[in-house]
Amino acid sequence: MAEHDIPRATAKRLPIYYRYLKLLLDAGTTRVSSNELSDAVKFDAATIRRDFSYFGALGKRGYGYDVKALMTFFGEILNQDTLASVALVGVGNLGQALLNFNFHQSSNARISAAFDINEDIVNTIQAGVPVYSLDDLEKQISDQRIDVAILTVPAPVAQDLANRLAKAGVHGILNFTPLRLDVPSDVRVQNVDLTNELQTLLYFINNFGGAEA
Amino acid sequence: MAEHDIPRATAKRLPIYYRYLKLLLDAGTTRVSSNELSDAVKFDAATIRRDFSYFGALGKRGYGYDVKALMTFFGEILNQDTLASVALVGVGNLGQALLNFNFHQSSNARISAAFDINEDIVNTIQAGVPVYSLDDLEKQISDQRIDVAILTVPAPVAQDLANRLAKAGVHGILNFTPLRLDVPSDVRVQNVDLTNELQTLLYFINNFGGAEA
DNA sequence: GCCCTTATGTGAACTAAATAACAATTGTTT
DNA sequence: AAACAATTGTTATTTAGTTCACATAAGGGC
Ligand SMILES: NC(=O)c1ccc[n+]([C@@H]2O[C@H](COP(=O)([O-])OP(=O)(O)OC[C@H]3O[C@@H](n4cnc5c(N)ncnc54)[C@H](O)[C@@H]3O)[C@@H](O)[C@H]2O)c1
Ligand SMILES: NC(=O)c1ccc[n+]([C@@H]2O[C@H](COP(=O)([O-])OP(=O)(O)OC[C@H]3O[C@@H](n4cnc5c(N)ncnc54)[C@H](O)[C@@H]3O)[C@@H](O)[C@H]2O)c1
Repeated sequence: MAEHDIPRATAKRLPIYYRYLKLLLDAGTTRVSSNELSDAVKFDAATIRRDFSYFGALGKRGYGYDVKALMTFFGEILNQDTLASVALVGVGNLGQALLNFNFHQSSNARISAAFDINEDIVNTIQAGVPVYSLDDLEKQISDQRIDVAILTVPAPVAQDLANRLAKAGVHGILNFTPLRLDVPSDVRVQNVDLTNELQTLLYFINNFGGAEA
Repeated sequence: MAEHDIPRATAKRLPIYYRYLKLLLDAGTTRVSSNELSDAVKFDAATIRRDFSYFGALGKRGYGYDVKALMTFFGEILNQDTLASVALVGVGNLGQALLNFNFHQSSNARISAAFDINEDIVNTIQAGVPVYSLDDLEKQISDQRIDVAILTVPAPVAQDLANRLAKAGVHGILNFTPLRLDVPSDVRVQNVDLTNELQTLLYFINNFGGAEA
């Protein structure tokens, strides 16, 4: 695995490249230039070329990139061949929306187990996914070899659940709660703070206006 | 308005500071140090002190910061006194979840109008918010002086709607679609790409593991 | 086969942000 | 009131990421 020393910022753009390449391929396009990509994904063309260059010389000078080859290449890097099982903890407003949206269609992940304390939904199937009692958390995570969890519970219980998830062997948490979680160093947290996104947008608009964030 | 030249990265942290200060105040805490803040919000203490310093000398050496004063100060910067009206375009899975979650409780914004093409919900009230026909988009945005929209529609119609929103006078779009929108330079787009967040998390876990993103 | 156009890959320059380190200043204790 | 402990505000340093600019190489036309 030679993909150490890839900048974090580059890694975050990989899925976006991949998604757009898939789109191009579906449309029958066979070649693409960094400038065309730039128009679509809105990163500077030089940034795109540099990103690609971390993985070697993937293009041809004067020609561009072969869509199919590039897509296949990134597909491997992003593990598109293996399907990751994900747990959803907290089947409320947001949890339901994520369940209904099938990540599977558009990515290499699917939510395979959900957890809640609400007796009305425990032991039901929601959007094709079984909702388990919280008591089964550790067992299901272990049995299903789940190593990523989506956390959509009320803030006051978020840290407790993060602790349990970490102990149960999860390696990543997509955290939708406003709380900044404490986790062991072998667990990666990705925060998605929707209220913050909206407030930041409002701040920029009120104080300046215009341009991308 | 002296708040030009505030780094983008700092601006994105302001709502997080504000939220935590409110929490402290509610708990009756009167003073706080950059180190205590650091524990809670998980940014380096030096980063926090630097962030604050852009706004002047807000603390006292050897003492820390006065919670109440600091909160009031940031409250003004974040326009907490005025309530921003926001439009929601696309009342599907995600749109419903955002409607049900009342931003108003936790921020200075509230969704005051929703739009969809689905006849089953047009002209109904969802979670206290009227759902209008798309035909009324321009009129409502103008009448209600809405300048931010949340976009939760299918990707294929996203650019069209962004065009209409921009023309109708909106200055900010919180974009949940995977599409990177083209907008006039006086419109700010904040992308929230949930599939990308999950895929990036998976990439990091598969290739390395551990630590915060 | 030669010339011309095109677009890559990358060294160098630039910009932004995070962190370290510490002198300056305040509150507190004795 | 002097000594001490704590914690800021900021200067300097380091790290990360973006963009420029161009020599280099490929393809396509003639
Ligand atoms: N919905 C949004 O648009 C939105 C926006 C910003 C932030 N958030 C954050 O996302 C989180 C979820 O929001 P929501 O609107 O879906 O909340 P919600 O109240 O609708 O859902 C929370 C769910 O968690 C379950 N739950 C409660 N305690 C639990 C426990 N100990 N273990 C397992 N499940 C438990 C509840 O039964 C409920 O189903 C919150 O932290 C919220 O602050 C949501
Ligand atoms: N739900 C998720 O968890 C999730 C995750 C990642 C990305 N997204 C993205 O968010 C967007 C919305 O997702 P969703 O799951 O809520 O989809 P959805 O299909 O449930 O909802 C889309 C809504 O938009 C409405 N709509 C369709 N065309 C419209 C038009 N021209 N004008 C106004 N409204 C229109 C539909 O009637 C529907 O109510 C999509 O772009 C999706 O890719 C969603």
